[in-house]
Amino acid sequence: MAEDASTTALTLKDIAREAGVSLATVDRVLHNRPGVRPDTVRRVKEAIARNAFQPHVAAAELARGRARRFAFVMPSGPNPFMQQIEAYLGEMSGWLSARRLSVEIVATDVFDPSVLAASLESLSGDYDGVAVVALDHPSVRAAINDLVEAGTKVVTLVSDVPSSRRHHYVGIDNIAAGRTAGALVGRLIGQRSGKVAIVAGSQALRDHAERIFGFNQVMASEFPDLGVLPVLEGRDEDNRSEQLLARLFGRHADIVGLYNVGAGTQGVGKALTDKALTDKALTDKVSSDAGREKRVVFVGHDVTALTRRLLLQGVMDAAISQNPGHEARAAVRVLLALARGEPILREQEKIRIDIVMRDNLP
Amino acid sequence: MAEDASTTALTLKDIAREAGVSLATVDRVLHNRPGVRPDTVRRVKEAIARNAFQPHVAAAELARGRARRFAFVMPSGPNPFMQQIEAYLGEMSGWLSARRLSVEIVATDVFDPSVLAASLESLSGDYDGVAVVALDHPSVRAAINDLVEAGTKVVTLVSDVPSSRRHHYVGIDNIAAGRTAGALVGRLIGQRSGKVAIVAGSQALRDHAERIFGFNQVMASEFPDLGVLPVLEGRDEDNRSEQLLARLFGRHADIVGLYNVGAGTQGVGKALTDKALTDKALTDKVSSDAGREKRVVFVGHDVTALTRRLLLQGVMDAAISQNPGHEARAAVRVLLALARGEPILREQEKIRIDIVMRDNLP
DNA sequence: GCCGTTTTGAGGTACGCAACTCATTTTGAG
DNA sequence: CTCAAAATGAGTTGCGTACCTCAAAACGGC
Repeated sequence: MAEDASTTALTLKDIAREAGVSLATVDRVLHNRPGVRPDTVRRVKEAIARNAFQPHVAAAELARGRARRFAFVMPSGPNPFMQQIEAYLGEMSGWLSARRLSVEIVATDVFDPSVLAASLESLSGDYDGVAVVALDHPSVRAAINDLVEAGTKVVTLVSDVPSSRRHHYVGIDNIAAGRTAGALVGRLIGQRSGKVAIVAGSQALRDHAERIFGFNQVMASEFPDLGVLPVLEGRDEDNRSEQLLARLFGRHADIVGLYNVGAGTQGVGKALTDKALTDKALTDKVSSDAGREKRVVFVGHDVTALTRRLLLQGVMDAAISQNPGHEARAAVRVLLALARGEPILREQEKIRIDIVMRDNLP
Repeated sequence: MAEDASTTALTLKDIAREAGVSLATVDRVLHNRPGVRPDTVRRVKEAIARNAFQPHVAAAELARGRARRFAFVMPSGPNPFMQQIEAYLGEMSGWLSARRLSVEIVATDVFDPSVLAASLESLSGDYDGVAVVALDHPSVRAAINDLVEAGTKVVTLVSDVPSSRRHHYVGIDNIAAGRTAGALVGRLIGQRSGKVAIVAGSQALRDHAERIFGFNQVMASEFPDLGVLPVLEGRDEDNRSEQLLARLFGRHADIVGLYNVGAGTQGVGKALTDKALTDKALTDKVSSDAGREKRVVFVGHDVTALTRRLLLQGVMDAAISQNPGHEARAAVRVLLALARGEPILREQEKIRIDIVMRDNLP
């Protein structure tokens, strides 16, 4: 209400006048170009701060001329979650080209540290920004630091390398995700007692290890009566996960909960369905709702076509999800903001841990 | 990989050449200006489509000159959720001014249809876009349609007027939100049996009615053993909600679940805490975990300072939440995209129904 | 006070488009 | 065929910044 609509936004010229210098000097200060006395730098910066001056983004972008190039270094394998991220990047193409931005996908074996590091090194100089699904390994860390050193903006995606000098991490807190999974499994089991199984890809993967850690934390502190069985390593493969689980169900008749940490969901689902059928055949004549009583609470990760179906069928109870579309867009926006020297809207770019059940399927 | 990095992005000049017309004609077509033969329009549009031409956003914005003005019509009362939206708009000020956008808050009694309608009418002509927390009423609908008619872009925020000609709705599907609440209450109750209470502000409010509808849907179809008690109308006031609930607890000893549809959370929490104390005092000598057995599953809406505390204390089990920051930013982005004639990233602007429990508190 | 270096000023060009003017060509009705 | 109206071409200006050049001024060491 108190705004004066007649005032036109300030321009660099106004700042130059305010600071008592020429446009060229303001320009030098703004872009950290050499050849300005410290005292003059201070005066200019003060004038900018005093007036809360913001360069006109559109004008800056236009004057800049050349387009910005970003690279997304992604796993080469057929990971559905990563494919979703790529698909969402594709959906942005109109948005990107209207801003003269280019995003290129670089497929790499991100699980081999030396290959990944080499891939990263090879990008140096060609790109304004790089988003990478990173393995946490010394050589990868070094490659990231080299990129940063060369002036490239770097964000880690989905999986972080906290000890590197990357500018930003776009992804979730995996310990909290594991805790959330634990709380859900425990709460959904309710008053029943029994054992809880965990299937993971590998405990050597940082994100999986963190999720298991968080899960166990909650189980130990809040559901001490539920025994947690040793982690099965399914290597994110369907067949292997299914077989390991089937064997486990054979040994333990009192499993009431299951946490699938990574992929291999198809196999896990199959093992569960088989078990349900067996249990039903065995107890059908005794009690009508024995099937419900013996039902295993199943919590996993990510909303894919498969987990969506399992949720709708009632085989799966909840999926802990990080929104792949949000991650794709946040990574692009963060790289752009970094390249432009704009502040990052932390609240906007933060990836939340979504709990997805049948009724709030996106 | 197949991209040719050497190709420079197309400009209007290229399109003009392609279509065999002059720049002026392309400009006329692009801005729906009169004086172009239908056949020529077609040729130009084809050339644009054929080359997937995107006008350079920055150039367009710069050339445009005048800043865009948006108005946010918000409730004047002390609603914490609305205050959060306003706060997040405030956080965007840097982002906004760098784009030469202005956002003004217009406080109004949105619960009085005629006052709201008058407020909307008064904005006509002054703004490029309007976001409004709208009551669904014929006169409001008419006011919205008038704005749209006058060329103003209109989005409804949090609460929709689906029968109006508003360009977009930024908010959640309240029926689905109610369903989610129902599924949570039912699942978290587990094997226990008993009754479920509902506290709402008023069943005359569209969003509350929709939530209750969704909640009852799920309870009836999936948890038929849980009896749902008649809705208490607390008018979103703490005292009233507390008293109504306390009386209800007195009449029904077997309440195992509670759904708070709107505000008044403080009162609901107090009623629950009092009940827990009473129950504990009565049964302490009999059984040590009777308190847990009698515990009421409590699900409500929105993450505020209060619900956050209740979740951490374990009084509240889950909050169904719509992210106010996301809503604020989405409304601005949608208005901007509409004003620029850009496509809207539906996936990005869709507001999701968040399930917030203690371990994934944002 | 001299000279070389550093700092600063002044000015220009370009970016792609919006918005406008005015002249010219094309069109269709009579 | 004529003439007014409609359609189109050609051109200009300006938006606010980046980036560049060249000259002028201020500076510091001796």
